[in-house]
Amino acid sequence: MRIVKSAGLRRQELLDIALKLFATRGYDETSVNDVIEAAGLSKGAFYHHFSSKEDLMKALAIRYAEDAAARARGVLEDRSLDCFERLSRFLSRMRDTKAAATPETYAAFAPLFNPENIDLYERTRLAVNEVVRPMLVGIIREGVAEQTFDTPDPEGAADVILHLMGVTRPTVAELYAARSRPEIDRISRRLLQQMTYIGTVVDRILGIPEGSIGLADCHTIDEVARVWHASAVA
Amino acid sequence: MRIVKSAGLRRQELLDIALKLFATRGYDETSVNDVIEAAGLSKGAFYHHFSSKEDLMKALAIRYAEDAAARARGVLEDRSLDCFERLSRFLSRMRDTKAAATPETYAAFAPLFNPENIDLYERTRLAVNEVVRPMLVGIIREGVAEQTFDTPDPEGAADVILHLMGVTRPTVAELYAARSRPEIDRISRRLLQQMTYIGTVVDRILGIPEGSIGLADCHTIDEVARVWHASAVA
DNA sequence: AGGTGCTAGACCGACCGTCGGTCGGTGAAC
DNA sequence: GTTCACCGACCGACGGTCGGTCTAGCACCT
Repeated sequence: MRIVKSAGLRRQELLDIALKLFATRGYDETSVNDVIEAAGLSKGAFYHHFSSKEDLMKALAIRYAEDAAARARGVLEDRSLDCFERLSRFLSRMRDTKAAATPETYAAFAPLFNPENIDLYERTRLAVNEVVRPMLVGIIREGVAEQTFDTPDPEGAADVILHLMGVTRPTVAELYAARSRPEIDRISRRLLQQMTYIGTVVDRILGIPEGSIGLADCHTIDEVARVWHASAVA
Repeated sequence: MRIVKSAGLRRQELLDIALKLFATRGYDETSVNDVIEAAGLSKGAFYHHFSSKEDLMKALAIRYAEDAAARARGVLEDRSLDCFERLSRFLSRMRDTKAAATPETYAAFAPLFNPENIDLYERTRLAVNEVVRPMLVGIIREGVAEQTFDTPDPEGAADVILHLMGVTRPTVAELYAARSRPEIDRISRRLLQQMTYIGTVVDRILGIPEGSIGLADCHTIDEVARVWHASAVA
């Protein structure tokens, strides 16, 4: 039985399937045969749409990155907000956890936090940063100019801040791996604490009053814990 | 022709060879056959010493980590120094660049900065942090107690500082890839700037006067550039 | 409007070389 | 003579290739 679909549609299908498989088994442990079996497609069809297995991963990373960049863009270019407000909103959109605060995105972002997929994570991070770094540098420069921020090296500050977003990764990974209710609660509390602290680090990096940047709030974390618990049970 | 050596010696030989191959081609692109060919050994001999290819990489990561942990330990446990001095020396020993400031270690650490070996890098980082984090937390706690440092979350600060060590990785990787004299000079200058800035970030994180922590000095960087240039030519 | 011929490209699956890994056996050293 | 470093033929699975097939849709003719 042969089902023909448009190239774009089939590509997305294959990406969705790869997403799920990479989330559970990881990139290395997922064979091309696994993917095409799940898709009900032939080897030839797969290599008609992707030039290699690695090309499949790259495409996934690009899809992630475009999503993340889109989330960031709107806020960063809103000239009606002062640079402090823009930075604050920007950071709350960028953080990894936010992405997985709804059931749909929970499943979609899982592979990024599977420790076996550092490669995919790193590729995504690089692609995101390429788009987002110039915007962030712009905000910080503006903030320094209008004396809201105080830092000797806006570009360095941007690099460090973007890098800091990765501090919580191991904790988020633990959260994905957690299965029982108390475990999820414990880890999500630790995550909240980490994110709070990272907020104050950003405050100090930019020389603004402590407590200005709120990366986390109890409500969001509880929401995340709730969604993830639901997913864990299912 | 059959050459018999002690297990320990042969293991180290295989690790050294893997080091070189991973540095140039990366883990995935290096086959077990490549390793045993370079070692002049059989497949069976390899699997007599390592249970899998991944086991080989783990062993490499552990060797790296033990080296790094040993470098850190002496300083951190020296009770004759105040916690500020200990932190300062600790950071200067931990940083990636320092490791490669001599010709021998240059070659030994190269694979860690090959972008294709993030997996190896990450494993090493985790292993190092497991040993080093408690020490760093101890110093920071002490510093807070004697009011040298000011931070609301010593553990969080330790995590962030350890994580910050990775900011320079892409630049170091570029440096390894560079081949011409002017290119090496340009990149090493950028590296110096990055490291200087990271020093001031640590200052702010710990609430100490700006300029207290010197991660980089011109002399070291010049030395690194010199060594690396010599290696690049060879 | 309804056939007809043709082409682009989505899809097929047998096949290939290489890989990581196994295993029964060999020989050197103590 | 026991131990253990070492050998190398062998295995199944993998990523990737290739010649070929099928079909949707378009141009063209009646």
